[in-house]
Parts: sequence; structure tokens; C-alpha cells
Amino acid sequence: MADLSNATIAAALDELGDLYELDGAVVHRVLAYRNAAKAVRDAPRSVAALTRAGRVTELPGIGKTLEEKIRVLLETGTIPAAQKLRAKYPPGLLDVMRIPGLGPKRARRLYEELGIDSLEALREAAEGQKLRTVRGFGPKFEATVLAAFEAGIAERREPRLLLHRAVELAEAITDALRAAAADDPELRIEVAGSVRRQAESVGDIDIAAAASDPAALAAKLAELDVIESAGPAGENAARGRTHSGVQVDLRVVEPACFGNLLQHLTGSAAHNVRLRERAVRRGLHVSEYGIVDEPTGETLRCATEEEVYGRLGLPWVPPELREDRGELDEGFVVPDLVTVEDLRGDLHCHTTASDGRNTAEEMARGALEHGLEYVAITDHSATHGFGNHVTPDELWRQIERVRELDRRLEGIKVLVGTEANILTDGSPDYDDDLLAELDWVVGSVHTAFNMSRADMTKRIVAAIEHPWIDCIGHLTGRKIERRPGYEVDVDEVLAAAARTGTMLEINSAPDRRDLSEIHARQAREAGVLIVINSDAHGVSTQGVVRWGVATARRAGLASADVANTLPWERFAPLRKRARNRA
DNA sequence: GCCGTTTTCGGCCCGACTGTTTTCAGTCG
Repeated sequence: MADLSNATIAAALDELGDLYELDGAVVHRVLAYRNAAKAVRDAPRSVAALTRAGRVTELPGIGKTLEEKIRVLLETGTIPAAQKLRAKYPPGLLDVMRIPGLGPKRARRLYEELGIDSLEALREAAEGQKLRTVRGFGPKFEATVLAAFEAGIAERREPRLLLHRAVELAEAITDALRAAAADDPELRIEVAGSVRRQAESVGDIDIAAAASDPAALAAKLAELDVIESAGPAGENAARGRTHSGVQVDLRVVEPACFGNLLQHLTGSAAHNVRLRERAVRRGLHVSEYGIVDEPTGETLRCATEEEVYGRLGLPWVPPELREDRGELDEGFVVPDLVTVEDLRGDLHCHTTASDGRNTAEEMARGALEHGLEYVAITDHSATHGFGNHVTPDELWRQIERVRELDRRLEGIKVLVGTEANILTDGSPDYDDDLLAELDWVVGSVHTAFNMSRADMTKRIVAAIEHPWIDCIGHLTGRKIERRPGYEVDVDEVLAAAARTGTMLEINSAPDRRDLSEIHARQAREAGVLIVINSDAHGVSTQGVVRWGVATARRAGLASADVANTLPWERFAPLRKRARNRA
């Protein structure tokens, strides 16, 4: 049985769902495939391994039929039902469905009546005014199709925004809105949606607001400097676009139901669906306007989210956890999630000795200003290349320099370390006597990403078993929205890390956040020691740990689950080198 | 296709908008 990644299996199930949808299957069946794909994607275990063990139906939303489909996919590399449907519907039809207003039903109708099987065919039919000959389609629709092509929707998919950029924009907008309506004592404005949930990337910015005159506040969106253009989107709502092209949705209600709106707009969609299903079983109907009690027909309006969850018999759920990953299950205990303030150390940063912008002293002082008690200087190693490598001789000198700095600086412990490259055979690129002299070593993969899954796993496990590698940096090498991580058997890596006491970092760079939230949760459950590191290349980016913390919170990690929330005296003996010396 | 404070069948969140239509299906978030 081939070892397909969870992402690959999930993509296959999503595709099959799309094909069934085109084929006119009842919506709930299509939804079942989407749910299954999500369950696979979110699974904190290798789904291939689970399937081999006959345990894949333990995942929510995967029953006998889907188990069989996944099994066949693993054995043969394809799902027969999908092959059959692919033959029936041209691949271009799925592209056609990207046009706004064209869902599965209407796309299929155009295919059957006009033979439209690609974006190009759709464009020609719109230009030739053929679309209006089909029942249910008219001139206005032809115009929106042409406008979509004009806007370039066919050529490029809208890139999703990394969270740090989205937060910056969202805060600029909410600040400007608050200033514009400062005279309203009832005013409440909060960022909602995936930005509030601190997701890895976001598609648009959702803002929830309450005001004494909702329509007036909604109209103000268009007047903000950060907004290029905006217009009304229904009653008491506005949709606009920033100058950078990001869509912004603002909805305003009366203060009495601000809690309902904020809960609704924060999502996720999957969380809200689960929440509402739960509510229905209690005879309650939840929407952004309130909670309707079915027997009495009365509507409970909630000014706060706490009231919304409370009326449903639930504790308030932190936004980062609202992904339908068990947070609404009976008996779920909301963890006391780790915060930026809990961090006491940073175990990964760079200086001018390699490719950083500040000296070790500046980085140490910066760490002190961020309230840290210890910081490890971990410049790139001997084989880094780019002219930024640190030769062994230079690292010996660096040891002296940093030790001197540590003696001199008050209030912070400065450790000397390295971010050593993990060579293709799994060995680090310094000699053991040098590595042994350091206080801390991060081992990272920076080269040869295209190795087979088996070889990459062997490589990283070998590094984990090395006595002087304390921690593995950015485990998968992924760049969010740019490239997937390299293929590696995470289950096996985690088992090795737990066995050897090797720590894994959550790298906080906003385009990395690696461990991912899924892997971080998995690592915690495997008993792996986790640290949250900045990987800062200058004092100006030492604050990026907030993104690493965001990932940890989405993984459900409490302060006690993160090793560098400990004071140095308790962290130091946890290092593998300390255990090896003991 | 899944699943069970409606358990092995019959349900499966909620509301708004759009364009086309004579009352609403499909799409979207």
C-alpha cells in the first residue's frame, strides 16, 4: 500500500466530491465527501497508517464506504468512481465553476445544452450572446461572465494573504473606522473571520460591528483612506477592496446582538455548522441575529459571544480553536492556551555573523526588551552557502564572543549555538567536538528537498538521533501559499523525537509556521518537547513569535505544552546535551 | 455518505442575494 500524504488523500476526496456534485448527487452526499476530506486533512496521524491498521473509521465523517475508497486509493493510486466521472465530465468544467454565479447545477446545464466544457468555450458563448438561449440565463449573466474574464478571474486564482499582512490591514481598517465613528457611545468593532482565528492565510477580511446607526457606519467604509472602493452589500453591510486588492466585508448590527454577529462572522463555517446542529438538538436555532427558541418562538439576542455559547450550554471557545476539530464535543475542556507573554526564551535567531541584520548584542538586548530571560544565537552553519556561512574556526571565535557577551549583559542569559544544516545522510555540517562545545544546536534541512519520502525520513531521523542536535528547525520546510513541505513521515519523526528527547520547534516566521498546527498537536500527543522560536534575522522581526504562538494556540497547546515557557534553570536540563552529559 | 439526547432510518445550519421568474432555485458566505 502506497504511503500517500494526508493532503494527497484529502485532495482526492475533495475532487470526488466535486465530481459527484457535477453529477447531481444529493447535496448531503457531496457534503459527506467534503467533511471526510477535512477530517483527513486535519487528522493528527497518518491516514494511510490508520487505514492499514483498519482504524480510519475512527475519524469523524469516515464510514465503511469512504474507508473502502481510501483503501483502494492507497492500493491502486486512484479511486474507480472518480475515474468513471472524470470520463463523463471534462476537466474544464471544474474551471467553469470558478466563475461567480456558476455552481455545479448551472455549469452542468451549460455543458449539456451548449457543450460548454472550458473557460474558453464559456467566454465565446458569452460574447456570442448564446448563454441567454438557455432557460434560467439572461443578458445580465452574460455581462457578469464577461466582467469576470475582464477582471482576469480565469487566468489567476486570487492569492490568499499571509496572516501577518492581513492583520496589519485589518487593524488599519478597524482603527480608521473607530476614528470615523468615535462619537458613537454604542460603537463596537472587531475583526472576525479567519483573521480572528489566526489562520495561516486568509482570503478576505471580515469585520463585525455594532453601532447606534448601523447603516451610517456601514456607509463609512467607502470613505476610508485604506479602501480603494466600496459599496453597500445589503442592508447595514458594505463590501470593499483595499488598494492592495484585498476584499473587505463589514457588517453592522444593533449593539444588542453584537455577540451573535461576531460569533457568526468569526466562523469557521465548519464550526458554525457543528454548533448549529448541536443547537437544533436542543430546539434552538442559531443565526447572526440571535438564538430562536423553537417551543416559545422567542429570540434571544446576545451582546457578547459568552452569552451565545452559554445559552447553548457551552463554554466560550477561543477563536483559534473554532475549526470543528472536537472543540464542541461533549466533555471538551477548553485549554488555557499559551500566550506570547508566557514565553521566556528564544532558541533560534541570526546575527551579522551569517545572514542577520543585527549583532548578537543587539539581538540579545532586543530579546530582553521582549521580556525574555534567555536567547540562543544560532547562525547558519558551515555549508550554508550564499556567502553567509560560518566556518568552524569562525564558530570557535563566536563561542568566545557570545560567552563574553553573556558575562557582560545583565538580565538575560545568552546562549551560543548554531542552526546546523542537516546533510543528506542526516549528519550535521560541524564536527562533534565543536557541536559539543555549544549550548544549543538546531538542526535544519536547507538542501535537497526532493528526496523520496523514505530517504527524507531516514535523513531527519538520523539527525534526531545525533547526540548534539537538541532541536529540529522548521520540520517540513513548507512556505505557506508558496510551496508544500518536503515529503516526510511525520509519525516516524515524532516517535524518534519523543524517544530521544529531541525538541521540535514551531518556527514563527509568518510564511513558515512550521510545525503546522496539525503537526504541533500531533507532536504534543506523541510526547515531544515543543519550543516556539522566532528565527528572527534582526531585532525588527523578533516579535514574529506571535505567529508561532498563534499556531500553538490553534494546535490547542497550553503554556505547559511549550518548553521555552520554562525558566532557564528548568529548561536547561531538558536539552538533549544536558541529558547526554548526565 | 454519515450518524444517533429523533439510534439502523430519515434526517443532515442559516440567511441573504441574484437574476430570472411569475414564485424560486441556485449560489454564496
